[in-house]
Amino acid sequence: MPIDKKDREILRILQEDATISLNDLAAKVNLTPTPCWRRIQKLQTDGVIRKQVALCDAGKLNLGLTTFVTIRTSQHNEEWMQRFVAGATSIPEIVEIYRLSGDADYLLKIVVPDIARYDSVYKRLIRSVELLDVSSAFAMETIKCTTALPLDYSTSDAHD
Amino acid sequence: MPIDKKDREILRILQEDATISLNDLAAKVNLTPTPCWRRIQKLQTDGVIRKQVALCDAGKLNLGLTTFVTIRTSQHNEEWMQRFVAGATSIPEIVEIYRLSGDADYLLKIVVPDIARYDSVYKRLIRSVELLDVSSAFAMETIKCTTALPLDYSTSDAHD
DNA sequence: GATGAAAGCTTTTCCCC
DNA sequence: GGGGAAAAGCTTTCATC
Repeated sequence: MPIDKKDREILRILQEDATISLNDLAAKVNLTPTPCWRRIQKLQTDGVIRKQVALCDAGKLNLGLTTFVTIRTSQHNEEWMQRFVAGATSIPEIVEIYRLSGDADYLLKIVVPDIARYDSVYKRLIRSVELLDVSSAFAMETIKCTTALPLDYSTSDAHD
Repeated sequence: MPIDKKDREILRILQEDATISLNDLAAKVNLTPTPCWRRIQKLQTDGVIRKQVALCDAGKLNLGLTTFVTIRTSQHNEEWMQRFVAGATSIPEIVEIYRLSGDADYLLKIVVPDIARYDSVYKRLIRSVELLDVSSAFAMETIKCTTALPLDYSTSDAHD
């Protein structure tokens, strides 16, 4: 599934606004609706476009506190990891979980209304699995937060 | 802009899949298309729904490396901050930037193909502004990553 | 591959409850 | 605030180049 320049133009637009009509999108990338539609279709079946979603405003949903939590474990075994993953993924306030290189083992992004609700998530989490070290930092300000990935590395050939 | 139970059901669905037809969505929340459409419209004009976007697969776009970078500064002044924000936000590989409480001043999420490209982003960043301490951790595995916010705190009244 | 036009849907409006 | 039906607009297909 090579991605050419036109595909990238399409993705660049759809990553910012997926409500655009096929006609307008086609016009923007200098195509007629049909080939533009076929390209989008292919990007979807290839899984380049994973899904199309509505993004909500956290503040307006009473979710003013974003917290980043780093976790260390002493138990580096499969059983612990499975329990941790099962426990943490099932908590809806935990929106992101990464296993890291370096000092910390895991990084969590947690979205809640306030510190009291953060503490309730923390308690739910430590109930499901033993943690050696938990360290949290609160986001004072969100300076940038985009779901649009940089597309300059999705090369096919130089003459796109 | 109070959000009732029906609004939340609508949001829950649209946060997962915004391609659903109005007919199907209305049926799922036990409404007819018209009132359902009016609710979505209101959620949009109120800014509860910020935008509708296509989410791409980072791996398929040659973006296999997600890095978290914490930054400390010695210069706590407006001028530094403005230069940092301007410099960092303009780099497309930096997809998220937060100002933090605690030890680190800023947290960055960076998406690139590999460590070499991470280093190039790092160099671009330190060219724009002086940093006291930069510490990076690479994501070995993405265990969870959702744009769907938890909706249980967007209360209006108890009898929704 | 691209195009233009027709068919089949969906969204949007309007009026009524 | 919800519902039904018509109008407008969009997406999807098809035949053609």
